[in-house]
Amino acid sequence: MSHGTDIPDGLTFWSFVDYAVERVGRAMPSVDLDAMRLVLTLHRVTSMVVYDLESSVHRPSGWTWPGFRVLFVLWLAGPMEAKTAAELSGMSRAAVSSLVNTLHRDGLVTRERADYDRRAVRIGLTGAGRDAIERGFVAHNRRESAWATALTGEERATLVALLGKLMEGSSAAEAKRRS
Amino acid sequence: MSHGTDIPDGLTFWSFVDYAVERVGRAMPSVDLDAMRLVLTLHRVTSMVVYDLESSVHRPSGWTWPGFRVLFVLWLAGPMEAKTAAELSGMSRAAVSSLVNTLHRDGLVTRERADYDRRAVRIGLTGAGRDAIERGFVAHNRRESAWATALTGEERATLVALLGKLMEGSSAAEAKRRS
DNA sequence: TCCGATTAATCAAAGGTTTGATCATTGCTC
DNA sequence: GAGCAATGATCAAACCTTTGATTAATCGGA
Repeated sequence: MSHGTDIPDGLTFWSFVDYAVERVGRAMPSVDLDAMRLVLTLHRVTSMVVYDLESSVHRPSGWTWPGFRVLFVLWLAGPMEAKTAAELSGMSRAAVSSLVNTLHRDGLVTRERADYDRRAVRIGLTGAGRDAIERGFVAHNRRESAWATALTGEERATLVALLGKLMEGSSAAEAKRRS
Repeated sequence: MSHGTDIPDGLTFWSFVDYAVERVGRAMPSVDLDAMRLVLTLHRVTSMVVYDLESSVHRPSGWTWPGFRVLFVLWLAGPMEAKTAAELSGMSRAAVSSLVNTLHRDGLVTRERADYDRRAVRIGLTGAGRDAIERGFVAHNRRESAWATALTGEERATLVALLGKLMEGSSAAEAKRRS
């Protein structure tokens, strides 16, 4: 690392968080360093967990992480309008529309116009889709459980509660949702 | 909601978490419900925070969230090889390569072959890029600070510590990284 | 010094996401 | 009943991400 890069030795994806907070703290006095560390940490940890789940469970199962999210919602809440799937999975209608193209092509979901409203498209799992998501969810849960063992039961509950508190704040209320 | 959708009344993106845990808990006895709730919560909160930051700050600034992440790394750690930017921002080399196409086109980053290793591409901020990221970061921090006010100082520290503990577990050690 | 293994960036193909637009349908007011 | 506003799904364009492949360059052991 001596020639060319000028990056502090040993700086990695994870250690960059401390480095970033320290660098900004030195250069900009009015920055909220706690908030900065919180968002950097939150995003980086989540990103890592999701990449792990997607690469070790979901892609081998034949779908992507976003695909899993839609299948999961349909599995638990049953056939529904596409706009509802979008809401429950936290995606836009356009994203669901595109995703369902793939899932439908792969025989995992059904898609049809509603008879009570000609605008609405209803989607649901096929038999194959249900079988696949059940197996996929078991593998997914096994892996997420492995992640969760890094924390005690009480720590898990605390973490969930704190994240929930973030969702109860005014910023969450102001945050726009996808259309 | 009476015709056709059969979804429990009032189910939303956020309330779906409790619903999902309850549904799976009833149907599959061997599932780790705590882990399930943890990952669902983690991903949904993070997703919401990031979408808010991207739509309210970053896109109006002329770049995307991933673009911001690369600009941020270059800003704090200076010019570097593309592979280093990939590591520090948690992306693959291919993703950085593609992203830098856009940022370079927009005059925010420089890109050149290293003279000490003909394989390596070095990237750095342009003057315009540095000006832009400084303003962008201020707006970003203001917004992330707004999010963080939902928690007390101690809660923030606890949250960061617990997330950090997730990163110290064996699953994180086993998790593959992007190439 | 030579050569096979490794490395770095980019490519291609496939998939996913966003925004605003579009088109058809529905809802609601007058 | 008519007409405008709102709604839902999809489209188009732009951007981003992944994987494996490719090409060129570098490394390291014999």
